[in-house]
Amino acid sequence: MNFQIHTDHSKCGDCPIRHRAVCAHCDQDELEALEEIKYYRSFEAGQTIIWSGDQMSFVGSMVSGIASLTQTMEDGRTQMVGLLLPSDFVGRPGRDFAPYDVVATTDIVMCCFRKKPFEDLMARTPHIAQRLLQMTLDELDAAREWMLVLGRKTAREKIASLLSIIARRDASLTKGGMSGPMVFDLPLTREAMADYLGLTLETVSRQISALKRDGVILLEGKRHVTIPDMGRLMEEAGDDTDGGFLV
Amino acid sequence: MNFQIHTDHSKCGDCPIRHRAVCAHCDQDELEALEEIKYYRSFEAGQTIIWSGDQMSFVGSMVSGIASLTQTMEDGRTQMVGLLLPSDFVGRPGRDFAPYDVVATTDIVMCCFRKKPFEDLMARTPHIAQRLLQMTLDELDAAREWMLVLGRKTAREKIASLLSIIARRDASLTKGGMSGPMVFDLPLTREAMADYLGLTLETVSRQISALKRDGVILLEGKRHVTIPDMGRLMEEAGDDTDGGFLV
DNA sequence: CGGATGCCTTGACCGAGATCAAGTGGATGA
DNA sequence: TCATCCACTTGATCTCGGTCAAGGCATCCG
Repeated sequence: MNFQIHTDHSKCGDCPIRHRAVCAHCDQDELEALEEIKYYRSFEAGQTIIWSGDQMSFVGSMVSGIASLTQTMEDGRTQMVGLLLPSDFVGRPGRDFAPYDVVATTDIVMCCFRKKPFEDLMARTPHIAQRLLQMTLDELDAAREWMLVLGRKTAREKIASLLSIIARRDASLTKGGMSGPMVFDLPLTREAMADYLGLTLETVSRQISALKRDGVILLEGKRHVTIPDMGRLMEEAGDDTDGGFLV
Repeated sequence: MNFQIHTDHSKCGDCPIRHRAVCAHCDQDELEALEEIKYYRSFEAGQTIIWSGDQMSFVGSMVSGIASLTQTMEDGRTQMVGLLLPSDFVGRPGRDFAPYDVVATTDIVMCCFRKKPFEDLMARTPHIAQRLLQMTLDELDAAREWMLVLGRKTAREKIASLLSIIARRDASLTKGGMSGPMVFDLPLTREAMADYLGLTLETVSRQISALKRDGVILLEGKRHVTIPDMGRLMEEAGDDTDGGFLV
């Protein structure tokens, strides 16, 4: 498994995920303690970062890029159970073996900590444990939201749900505006979307074509999406149009 | 909403969930602080304990009985997103509004704390926060396990998965043996099972009949289940037969 | 330049599970 | 005792999404 140690971003103060990651609540002292033990690793698109069942020797935060958590049955059926974005935490303090595969969807940079030193630090640093609890609760909410999508939504609603999540996330990470048309690139292949949504890639393709035909989305090439009317998309997703955006 | 204050179980030391709930890691002092602010509430089967969107004024632990977390779309489609069993934690410190309906499936007793005092206590008591983090991580794992079931399993596999989960949980709560035939009562109606599995109640009924016809399960009445061969059931569920039982 | 590969689209057909409908059996209550 | 109700079962039919198959289009590499 090839990886490199990066030396950029070496100051936590300059880190792009400083205020969203596990370290978000840390004060200067705590940040310095983290700086002591952290190191950067890069992975290329397609690489498996962690294999299900492997010993987990490190934990860390996504700095840039996208990775996915997936579960696979013996016969090959696979379900994505999480999408890891910048600032998301990878790994689980207090557990030795990885329950899922973690695969790099794009090129990735992670800020890593060897597990044991991190656990020790966490025991002494309530700010880290508190932040991790918050983040875990948010992930649990996201997982449960997704259970509704998987269990009860139609293929068209599933696609619309995924697009609206990506769009919202993109808006919150970059410019921040939710008004007016939203423009972004799909970070996932059709197959990855299918694995996320419990569909086949053919159905994903058909439903994207249908949403395009119906003017709900505009497509340039296969990945570049424009959403002229976010409210319309959310109706298609079967979500409340009104509900305040929590993310 | 009718409820009663119970005075039994008033000593935490005697509490049946003492070593599994949020208070599991507490020492004697901490337990006394909890005892100060706790109170018991009962709910009858069918009662809604918390409505989605409501202000959450309390958090608490399930002492006995079963409740479900459900999400509902405007058109009535509903998906269960969690099953609350004795020792499970209800509510979310740091959040004001309930994201899901919590409904009593059977008669229930909960050990409650008003949210604010509990949050204050948690800030001062790392043992509680640590335990809550552990429990939340476990729930996240369970939710992700369930995403595989919802997204990729067939109706028959879904039913087998649910039965094996209930059987395993029952074994871990009561006698503890996983060898030999397992016997238990289904705590859910066919409709609740359907809501859990993303199916219709007719399909649930048909698949249960099929598993019975094929000798995978034995049924006495509509709820009393005997599983002659747990390995067989797990094969039907599409799970690894070998994998160590984590729960 | 031409073949291979990866990602995507589209069509034809099929089947698992949803929908609609009727009926069973046990519990409750007048 | 009979009517009602509820949870459940079973059958007939329909439909959404899966499966199988072919082809398009960009990129890479010999």
